This record gives sequence, C-alpha cells and structure tokens, in this order.
Amino acid sequence: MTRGWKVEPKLKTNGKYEQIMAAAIRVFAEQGYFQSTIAQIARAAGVADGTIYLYFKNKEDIMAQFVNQQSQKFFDTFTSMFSEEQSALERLKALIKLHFQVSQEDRYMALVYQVEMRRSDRLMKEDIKDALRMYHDLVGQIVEEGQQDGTIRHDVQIGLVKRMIFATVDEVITSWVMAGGKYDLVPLAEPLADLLMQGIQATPTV
Amino acid sequence: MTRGWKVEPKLKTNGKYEQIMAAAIRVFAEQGYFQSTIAQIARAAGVADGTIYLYFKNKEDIMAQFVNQQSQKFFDTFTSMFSEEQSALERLKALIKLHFQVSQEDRYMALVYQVEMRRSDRLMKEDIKDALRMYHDLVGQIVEEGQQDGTIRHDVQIGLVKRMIFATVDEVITSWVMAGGKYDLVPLAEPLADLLMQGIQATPTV
Amino acid sequence: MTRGWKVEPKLKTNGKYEQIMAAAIRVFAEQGYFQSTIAQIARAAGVADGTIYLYFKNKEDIMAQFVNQQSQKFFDTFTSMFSEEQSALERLKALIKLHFQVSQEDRYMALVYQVEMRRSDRLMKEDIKDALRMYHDLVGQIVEEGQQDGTIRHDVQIGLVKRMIFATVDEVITSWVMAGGKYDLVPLAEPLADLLMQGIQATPTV
Amino acid sequence: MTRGWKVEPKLKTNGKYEQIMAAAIRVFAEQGYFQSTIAQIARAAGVADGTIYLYFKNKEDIMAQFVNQQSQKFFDTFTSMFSEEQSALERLKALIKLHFQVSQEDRYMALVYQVEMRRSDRLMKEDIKDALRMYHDLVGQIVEEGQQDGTIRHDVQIGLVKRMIFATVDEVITSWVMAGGKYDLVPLAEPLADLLMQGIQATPTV
DNA sequence: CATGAATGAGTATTCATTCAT
DNA sequence: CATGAATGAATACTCATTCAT
Repeated sequence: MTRGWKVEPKLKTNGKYEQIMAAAIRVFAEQGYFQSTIAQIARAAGVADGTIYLYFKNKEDIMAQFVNQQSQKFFDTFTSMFSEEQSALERLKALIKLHFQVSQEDRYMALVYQVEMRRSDRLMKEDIKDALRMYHDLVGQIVEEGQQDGTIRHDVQIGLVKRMIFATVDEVITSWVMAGGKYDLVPLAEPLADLLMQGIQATPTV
Repeated sequence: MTRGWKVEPKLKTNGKYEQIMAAAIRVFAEQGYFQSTIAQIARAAGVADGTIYLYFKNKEDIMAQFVNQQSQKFFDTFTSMFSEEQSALERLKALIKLHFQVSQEDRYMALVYQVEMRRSDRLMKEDIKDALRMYHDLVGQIVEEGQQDGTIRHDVQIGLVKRMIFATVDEVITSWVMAGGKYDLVPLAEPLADLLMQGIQATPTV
Repeated sequence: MTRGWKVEPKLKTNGKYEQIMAAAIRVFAEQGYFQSTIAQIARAAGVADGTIYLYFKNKEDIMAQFVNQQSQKFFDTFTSMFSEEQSALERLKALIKLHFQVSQEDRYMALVYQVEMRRSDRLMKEDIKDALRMYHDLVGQIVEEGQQDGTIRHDVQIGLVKRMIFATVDEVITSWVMAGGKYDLVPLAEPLADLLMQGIQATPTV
Repeated sequence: MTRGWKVEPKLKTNGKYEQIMAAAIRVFAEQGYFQSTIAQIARAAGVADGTIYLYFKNKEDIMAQFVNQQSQKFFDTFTSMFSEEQSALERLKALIKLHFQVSQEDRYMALVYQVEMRRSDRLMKEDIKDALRMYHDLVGQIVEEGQQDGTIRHDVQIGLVKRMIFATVDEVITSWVMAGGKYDLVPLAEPLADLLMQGIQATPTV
C-alpha cells in the first residue's frame, strides 16, 4: 500500500515478487550492483529473465523498491516502538540497537542497504536521499528533545551531531558487513551509544 | 607500498600521466566510476584512447593509482607536520583540520576519494583497504597515546573510537562534497573535534 | 479464396473476432505493422492477449485475413454493381469511384490496405499478391473490352496500362490517407479518370 | 559535402563506409528493413558489429543516409543533364528514362529505394518525404512549363498529374524489381511516356 | 611514444506465443 | 471459451582493450 508497488499491481501474489527481490538482494550483495546482471538475478530467483519485468520496471527499480521498502519498515518499527515516555538518550540508544538488530538479522540486506544502495544510477538518487534524510531527521528530533529536557549539551551544532551519529552507526554496521558478519553486532550498541554521548576525553575527575 | 606502479616505468615524464590522472578524476567525479568511459577520460585529457594504456594497466588501475597516491601524500604531509611534541588531542585536531583542508583544496579529488573510490571493482578492494587502514592506524595510534598520557578515557573500545572518528570526519566531508562544496569546511574542524572529544551529553554541572 | 480462414472454425460468432480485427486495423494504422504489438491490439480490443490466438494463428494471420476479406468484399461489390451493360470507360470510372468511396468510408482500413499491408512478413506476400492481382485482372479485363468496342487505343501495352491505372488510383488514395483524410476524395474520381483517358498532352486542336 | 555525412567525419576513407552501406542495402533488399539485423549487415560487410556504429548513428541512420545520398545523386544527374533547351515533354521522357536506367543499374538499391525505404521508423519519415517531394516538385515544374509553352493541357489538376506520373513510373519500377529484374526496363520508357501523354482513350480518328 | 580505427564480448529489455487455471 | 502470467529467444548498441601505422 504505502510501498512504491510493482509495475502492474494486478499480478497475483504468488510470491514471485518476493522471490525476485530476495534473489536480487543476494546477487547485489555478492556481485555489486553494477556487476549484477538481470540474467543472474533471474536464475537466482528461479524465473525467466522476462518475468522480472512483470514486477519491476527495470534493474534500477529493483534497488529503488528495496530502499523504499526497507526504510519504511525500519521507521515504522521504530516509531511503533517508542510512542511511550522515554528520555532522548534512551531513545537514541534504542535507535542504534534497532539498527544493529535489523542489520544482523539479514546480512545481505544490510550489505545492499549500507553499501550497494549508494552505487546505483543517477535518477535513483532521490529515493536514497529520502531514506537517508528520514534517518537524519529522526536523529535531529531526538537531539532537540534532549536539549530541551537538559540531557544534551546546547553548545553543539545539530548538523554535526546528526552527521556524527549517523556516520558512526553506519560505519560500524558497514565494517561488520564487510568483515563477513563474523562477530556479534548488537552488544556494541551500548558502548557505542555511551561513546557518542560521553566523547573520548577523560573527564578531569574534578 | 611501491606495488602496482605504472605499467611501463620507462615512460618519459612529459606530463601525460598527470594530464590523464587529472582528467580521470574530473570525469569520475562528474559521471561516477562505472558510468565513466575511457573515451571520455581520453577526450578530457586531450589524448587518444590508446595512450591511456601506455600509462595505466586499465580503467581500474587509474583509480587504484589515484588512491595510493593520495593516501601516500596525505600521510606524508601529516607525519612531516607532527614530528614535534604535542598532546594526542592536539594531534587529533590537526589530523581533522588537515583532512578538511586537503578536501577543500580540490573538490573533484575529494569527491572521488570519498565517494567513487568505494564503487570500483572487486579486485581493487585491497588498495582501498590499505588506504583506509592507514587512516585507522593513525587514529588508533593517537588514541593509544592519549590513553597513556591520561587525556583519553580508558573505558572505551579502541575499535569503536577509531570507527567513530573516521566515519564522522568522512561523513562531514562527504556531505560537503555532495552539497557542491558550497560552504567553508575548515572552520568545522574545531567544533567537530570538540564534539568527538566531549560527546553530546550535558555534563551534570557538578 | 477460402484459404487460411480462422484457426478454429468452430468458434461462436460472439463478436470477438470482429472486435479484434477492428482493433488490429486501428493499431496497425496508428503504429505501423511491425511496431504494433499483440498486447496493444488485445488492449484495444478489450480482450486478453491469449484470446487473440483463439481467432488468429498469429500476428501475420491478422493482416492476411484482413487483406483477403477486404479484397473479397471489394470485388463482390464491384461485380454485383456492374452486371449490366456499360461501356469500358464507364466501368473504369465506376471502379475508381468505388475505390475512392470505400477508402473514404474507413480511413483506418484504407491506411492499412494501402500502406501497412505491404510491410508485413515474407510469407504473407502471396495473399497480398492475390489481392493485387485481382485488381490488375479487373482493370485488364476492362481495357481489353474497351479495345474491342473501339473506345480504347490499340497501340498500348496492356501491362503498362494496368500498372498506370492501378498505381495512380493507389497513389491518390495513399496521398489522401497520409494527409490525414482531410479533403474529399470522391470528387477526384471524375477528373482522374479523365486524365487517365485523355493523357496530359494538349491535343493539337486539329 | 552536401550529403548528411557519417557520425564521425574524421574517419579515414578506407572504404569501410561504402562497404557497410552496400552490404546494408543488399541485406535490406533481401530480408526487409525490419527483419534485417545489425549482425547480418556486419557479417555481409566483413566488419565487426561495433564498426557499423563508427560510421552510422544507428540502424535507421543507414537507411536515412542511403535515401539522402540516392536522392541527391539522382537529382544532380538529372539537373546536370538538362540545363539545355528542351520541350517539357522531352524532359519528362528524359526523367523517366533516367529513373529506369538508374534502377536497372542496381536492383538492390532500387528495391530498397522503392520498397523498403518506406518501411523504416517514424522519425525518418522526414528524409523520405523530402526525397519524394523533390521528385514531385520536379514533375510539377515540367508540367507547368509544358502548360506555358502549350504542349500540355490546361484543364488538368496539377496535383493529379504529378501523382499520376510519379505513381506510374514508381509502379513500373517496383513491378520490375519485385519480378526479380528479369526483363529490360529501359525500353519501357518510351511507350510509358507516350501513354502518360496520350492517355488510353482512342482519339475519335478525326 | 602516440594514435584512433577496429574489435566483439557482454546485456538490458521487448514481445510473440503458450498453457495452467 | 477466456484469461494473463510466464516464458526465453532475439537484438541493438556500448565500450574496454588492442595493434597496425
């Protein structure tokens, strides 16, 4: 409904759409977006080449739909989790933890989302920007709330803060992905949040 | 280190090599690595297509040599600047400032280094990893020194610290690059370093 | 004559056949034969793609049946109109006028018959040739009668005469079709017949 | 110079252009424009597929350049032949004879020019229209001159006359082409011109 | 050293046709 | 009879790379 649906919405839901999407993500993750061919995706999905075009406008559209879908799901989950009363810092921790959990659940998806997504064609830039902007906005919102309730410093440039948090979380996940997902990601959420909050400088133990 | 220099080291230094490299960076920056063609680079460099193959093994090699070259130059500059006595935190600030300055001097190079470099082919991964690893090592070294002289907290995972610093600096530059280099980057070095050091949390004003 | 009728003669006459044929002619006229797709025809006819194959062997067969049908109808009409006594020249005028009238009644059909018909595949050539041959024979017959009753010159090659008449009528209709059917075609029948009969040369007003 | 030249005019004249053009005409003549593939043309020309794109923008461009070239050549020849004093009727005969001669010299070219040319894509229509218009204009000019010097009737619609002459010449050539060029075309010029001039009607033997 | 014409492998996309429902 | 999802063969065009001049 809310996701930018297939080319022809009249197609029966017989699982082909999901098959193809899953196969594409796997292939993108393994080969890289530009090196992946439609034929490879089709073979991986167990369908004919032409079938892909019944569900996606073209190669780029596969990536675009994936990005939209994932972003949507992520933010839906996050907002549904946190309608309650919580401090800004708690919410920040929760955000990071969720991001780590989701990534860890499906490394292929994470790889594509973290790495390959940013390689696709010019025209798709908008969808990607939207997705990233949503993340930035979310972080920005948390920081502002924190400043209001006095838990976050006022003498910071929000732009820098947003970039710092976004970039760090992103990088930790990407490192994990590129390393083959060999270690456990979720336990890093706590110390990372702490680091972002406290900084690296030793407090002069007044 | 000396790995993968030009195909034919006997080539006269008549400026063609630099011409081609500069043109390639410009084209990569504008079109993206995969969308750039050898013909475009040749035209931009004012040489024939075939000439490129006298100086570079192939398309990928152009990127690889660029990465090696830039990394080398960057670290040479940095190490030459800081043989003197300085605190770890001062060196960190200096590193960030240098990175910002270099980026600002040539936006094309920065764009390629920050964005396009990571898109190239599988085989090149090693060169890129080397370059990034050097940066990580540098940061790691600074942090360890800081922990020894008591200016940096001990209860942090060095891996996370390195990623945080690397990613944040990287992201700030990338944002600037993607925004078209419209604002001034260097003045952000100071507040960014401060943010990384102090964190976002308001200190309980003992 | 009865050659190549529908694939399955057992089909009910529920109008689908005519629907598809009419839609196909419209689409052929607008897109050109080779650029037209079965899917376009199906949509225009309001049926499923597969349905077309219940009534026609394949894309080419649609054109073949159209040609046969039109030719048949045209010659039936003509022969029924002229069982009576008439001079050869009167019959020629009548033939031209009929051709013009039929064309003007349905520009889509005329466009396909005049232009697109000749573009279709190799194998169809025979059907087309048959249709054109019938026209030639008709004209040839008229000319011979005219020579016998003394109204048509004897010092002409019948082959050339047939080609002249056929080609000229054909071309006038095609021009009209290509111009979008904007002017009135029928009034041209009289002067055209006159021109064909009298030639262009000024008679030396003996 | 005046012909719409190749994509890259800097290419050496090593005969490749002509090779490809000639091969394309042969293939178009044998297979039809839409059924011809670039691979077939390349093979027939003894070059690689890609080479074709060094000399022509695309498949359609081959046809477009052929049409422009042929038209130009034809009209150059005609106008150079007839700068002298001649009656309109003599010029008409000469035009027909030239057309027949040129066609007979190269049946492949004639076939493409007469038949396949009119099948190509939408966008090319303009080039074709230009070529045909030039012919019409030429005939129109001759007819008007004839009316002025009193050799051609005044009570004719010039539009119809032009169409009649064009169509008839065209049709006679096309018939010959389609019949495989088996008989001699040029001798038909004289009786055809006569027929167009005198018409079919027996003069009432004053 | 430099050129740039030639190569031909590689690929996204289309579309006539089939067949299970 | 009717459907339309699925098929996969077919094809124009691109572009990194080579090599004769």
